[in-house]
Parts: sequence; C-alpha cells; structure tokens
Amino acid sequence: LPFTPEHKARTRTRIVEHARVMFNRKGFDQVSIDEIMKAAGLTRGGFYNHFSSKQDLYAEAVRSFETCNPFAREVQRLGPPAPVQAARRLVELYLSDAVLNDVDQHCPLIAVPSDVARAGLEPRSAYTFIVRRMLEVFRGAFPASDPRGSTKAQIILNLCVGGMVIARTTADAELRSSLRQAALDQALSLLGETAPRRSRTATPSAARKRRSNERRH
Amino acid sequence: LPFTPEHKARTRTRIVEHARVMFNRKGFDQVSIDEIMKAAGLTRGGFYNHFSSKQDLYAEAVRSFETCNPFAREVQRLGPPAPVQAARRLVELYLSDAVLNDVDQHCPLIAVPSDVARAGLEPRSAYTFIVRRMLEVFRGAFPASDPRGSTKAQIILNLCVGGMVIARTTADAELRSSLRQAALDQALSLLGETAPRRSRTATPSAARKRRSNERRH
DNA sequence: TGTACATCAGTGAACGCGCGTTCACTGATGTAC
DNA sequence: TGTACATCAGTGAACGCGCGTTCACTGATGTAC
Repeated sequence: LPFTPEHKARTRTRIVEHARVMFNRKGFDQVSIDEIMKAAGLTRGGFYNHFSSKQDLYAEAVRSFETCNPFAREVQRLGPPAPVQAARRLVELYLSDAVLNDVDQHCPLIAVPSDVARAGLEPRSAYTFIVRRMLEVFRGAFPASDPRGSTKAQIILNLCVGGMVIARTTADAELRSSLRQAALDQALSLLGETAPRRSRTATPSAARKRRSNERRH
Repeated sequence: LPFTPEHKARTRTRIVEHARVMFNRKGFDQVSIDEIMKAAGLTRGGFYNHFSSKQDLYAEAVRSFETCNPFAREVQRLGPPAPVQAARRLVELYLSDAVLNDVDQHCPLIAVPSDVARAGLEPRSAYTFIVRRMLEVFRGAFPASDPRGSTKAQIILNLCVGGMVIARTTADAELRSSLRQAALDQALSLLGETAPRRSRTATPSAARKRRSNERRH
C-alpha cells in the first residue's frame, strides 16, 4: 500500500476535527469545503477521497463531538463510579461562563440546533444520539426507583440547552450571564434533590462560581 | 404620487410576512430573495426598493414576529388585566404540541437561534428584544416583591426555548413529545408557585392537554 | 540488491450552478397648467 | 375637462462571485520478481 493504513484514517480525523470547530462557529452554509481542507493542511480536491458530500462530513462532525469534547471526556472519567457527581459536573461544565464565551467549545446541541433541525436524516440522528447520551447521564443522578427521574433528567437537559442557546444570541453581557446563571442554579437545584436538601436555589459551589463570575465582569 | 402612500407599505409588509415564514422554515442561507419575492407575488428586481440587503430583511423578519405572532397577540389580549394568566397561557401556547409540529408557527427564538447568534448586530438585537418582552410577561406573573421573580422568569424562558429547540431536532415522536411535556410541566409548576399550590407537577389544564395529545398520537 | 509496476492520497484546474446585487427600462398614477 | 410631465413601484436581463463537485494528473510508497 502506498501509505500506511493509519495515515488515511488520521487525515480523515484531522478534517473532521477542523470541520467540527468551524461548523459550530459559522454554521453549515457559511463554511466552505475549501476552508476546511485548508485548515487541515490539505487542498480542495482530496475531500472526496474521504467523504461523499459536504452533508456527509457534517453528520460526521456532529457525531464526532461525542468522542472529542471535554464534557464527554469528563463523563467518561467520572461516569460509572459516581453518577450524581458526574451529572453535577456535566451541568457545571455545560453552563459555565467560560464555555459560553468561547464559541469553539460549544456543544453542537447549542451551537447548531437550527441547522440540524433543517438538515437531513444523518445529522439529525447524530444529534439525537448526543441528546440520549446526556439524558442517560442525568437520569443516572436519580435512583432508578424515582418515578420522576426521567422527567427530571429531561428538564435538566432543557435548561442546559435553553440557557445557552438564548444567552449565545445576545451581546448584552449582563443578560447573557444572568440567563446562564439562572439555568445553572435551577439545574443544580434539581440535582440537589437527590442528596439531603441544602439551600433551595443553589449549591454552595454554584454560589462560589457566581461570585467569581461577577468579579470577572 | 404614482401609487397611494399606503401601497408601498403594504407591499413591504407582505414581503416581510413571507420572509418570516420562509426564514423560520429553512434558515437564512437556504432562502433566496427570488423565492421570497415570488411568494409575495413580485419579481426579484423590486426587492431593493424596500430593503438595502438580505440581512436587512432578515432583521426585519425577526423583529416582525413581535407584532404578528399568535403569542404576542394573545399576550396583548390578556396581558395587563391578569398577568399570571397571561404568563400561563403564553407557556401553554409556546410549548404546545400543535406548535411543535408546525414549523411555520415557530417563534424565531426556537427556529433560528443558531443563525441569529452568527448574524450581524441588527438581527441579534431584534432577537434580544423578543427575549426581553417574554421575560417581562413571565416576570409579571410573580409579585414585584418576590426577590426570585426575575430568576424564575428566566428559568421559564430557558425551559420554553430549550424544550422546543431540542424537540425540533429529533424525528423520534416519543422523545419530541416527552421533552416538550417535561418543559411544560416544570414551567407551569414554577408559575403555579404564585397561586395556591395545586398538584406539584401540572395544572389541571396541562393534564387535560396532555391527555388530548396522547390521543392524537 | 535492484528494477518495473500498481496503488492511491493528495493536487489544482475547470465546470456549472445559484444567488445577491445592479441597472436600464416600463407604465400606471397624480399633478401642473 | 384635457394634455404634458414627473414620479417611482415593479420588471427582467445581466453581472460577478463563490462554492460544491468532478477529473485528469502526480508522486510517494509498497510489492513482485
């Protein structure tokens, strides 16, 4: 074989990696294949050695988030041993001020929902896959016997996505931060219902985080 | 004057009207000026008599939602007299199954957030304006003395948008409906805290609605 | 060890199409006189 | 009342550009003998 068998795979991964970041940042239509290939250190023509179409790459990029994002890695690290902590940590990462203000880190769930909703079947099911994974993590934070466990997991996901999606659209720093913070407090509060109840509105760690955000602005 | 002074205004409104529906359905890039003008019964060339660019029309379309959507009309009708009912009704309309399954009725908040987040300043501030309006309505449901009133309003908005944004992206009917329902229950529950508490998870009207949705599927 | 050959990741020019925008024109209308 | 004129919403052809996709080619590599 002309190249090592892993070589093509590594190139492909490199393309997907750059595509994911650029699609998240600028959306499906605003990123050209040329740009992506250039970012990956290649030229336009080679693209179709790896993918059958731009939409094909898009689905792949959405899918790739599952293996490459900091949330997923965090979950993998903390997942099985302490489900409640994993859920709490995921919420805190998801709704952190740092992530809100760095578009490149945005999860596809918040970065490209409109695009995906209008895209073909492949990107949509890649997206749905992430949704189910996150729901599993949140569901794990409640005892299996809790009849409202699934519902609470869904509410937490809705808060995570809703808070960030709206916050992202506005340039008003105060409104941004405040929408995000409200979602964070409520989500943590729902998670807190599994452990012995503390304050109704926020865990101590959320309060600490809030103070530090206020200092930053 | 060659045409009546209102004639141009009416034409302009007609263009914006069609643009709003089409942008919501297919996104900014996937709708051409040609299509919009055709839908409005005009030809390509006349577009620049009314708008300076496609982006200009986009901002206008987002803005227009405030005056033409069923939620806004509903709020205007119920608004001042009974703020709690207005908020409750808005939530129910927003998170209804009927709206979820009819893209044309989708509020820009859920239909085009990714597009807007990447668009210019004008569309973004048009979007932010709607956000503030909805927050006002929700805030009105809690007594001015309630220190958590603003936060609760933000949580409700996050739930409204989050639930619909995720639900929209998946084709799985069960998951769609269930995400939406979870958001609806939680939002109504938060609103319920103002009135004498009924059931913890849903108001009677929500339960009625849920049953009717289940029949439909 | 050396030579001829096959493979195929990557190159870069070219194609074709759609779309945002421009522009010279039309023709219906109201106004001046 | 009638006629010449100015206005301007709307028309449709044309321009120019970018981008997804195709394709003939290259040249580095491994294999056969």
